Amino acid sequence: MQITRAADYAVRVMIHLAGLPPDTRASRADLAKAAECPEQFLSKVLQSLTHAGLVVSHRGNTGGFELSSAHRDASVLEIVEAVEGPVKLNLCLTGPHVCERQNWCPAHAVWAEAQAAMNGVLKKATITAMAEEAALVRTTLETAKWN
Amino acid sequence: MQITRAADYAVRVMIHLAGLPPDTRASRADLAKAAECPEQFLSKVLQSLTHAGLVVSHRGNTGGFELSSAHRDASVLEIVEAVEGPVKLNLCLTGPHVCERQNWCPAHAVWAEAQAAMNGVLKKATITAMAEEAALVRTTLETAKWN
DNA sequence: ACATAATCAGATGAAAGGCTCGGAATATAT
DNA sequence: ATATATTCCGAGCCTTTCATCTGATTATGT
Repeated sequence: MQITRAADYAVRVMIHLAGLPPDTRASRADLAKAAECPEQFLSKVLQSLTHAGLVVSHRGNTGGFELSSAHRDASVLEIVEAVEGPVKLNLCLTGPHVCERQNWCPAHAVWAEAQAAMNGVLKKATITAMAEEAALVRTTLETAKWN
Repeated sequence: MQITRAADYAVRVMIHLAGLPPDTRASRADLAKAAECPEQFLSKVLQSLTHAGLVVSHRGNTGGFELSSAHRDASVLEIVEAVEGPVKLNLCLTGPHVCERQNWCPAHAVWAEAQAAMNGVLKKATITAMAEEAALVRTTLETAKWN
């Protein structure tokens, strides 16, 4: 049970984009460097993000990716679901009639509660907050270097 | 990101065993029926559980599996980890020096917190409590049938 | 001794994960 | 207007993991 590499990279990229000044485009190469991940693989991840409307892509010479103004404060949960699809901790959480035991199986409620607890955390974490935090830590580390 | 089928079955089996009177053995066939899962596949799952010490196995004519008295009130988390190994929501949560970004990346804390939230729920859920709950629901459903 | 039941190593098919490559789109310079 | 450099798009490949089964082996009660 683990987040996919793609989702991890997606979150990294979104945080990076949120730290850039508005209306700034970043190329795939820049983003790959920032996220420390294989550049080509990022293509697929960025496509998922554009399809979900979280980022806007521009082709051509001055192209690149920028944060969608509508989703400037997206949550980690949104990003993960954009890449991996809806979160379901267990198969029995997929739909109403997938698991016949739903009526009486006590495990069902536990999985649901566990997923809710996790989603709560991921929903609260917004990329703007995280970008600010990252900027703060960066300057602190820089200052430490000077002494 | 999903629990494996094996872990799901393991939890089902453990709840079933916890609902049986103490010192009762159940054969693989019985457990497979109770958990509604392929019997042969259960072998592998039950082996994981015995290796982890959660259940005790007996071979031969009157053999079968029973709950280890030491782990009578095991949690769902214990069961999942017995089957899948330690839970790590993201690769960067594996060890101290796996991810170079740990010092500054704000996502790291989010993954850790999300995992902690989930683990908290799974740790609180004990099989004895769930077995009682299942028994209760069962009798309620039976009673409903009579009216 | 025999029937029964767990154990273990390994095979298999399907699916998912991680990654690559050729091609289409677009801005800019000539 | 056309060439060209730059950039994203989307189909496809390879590897690993998952879920399941097979079959031979070992242990145990009657």
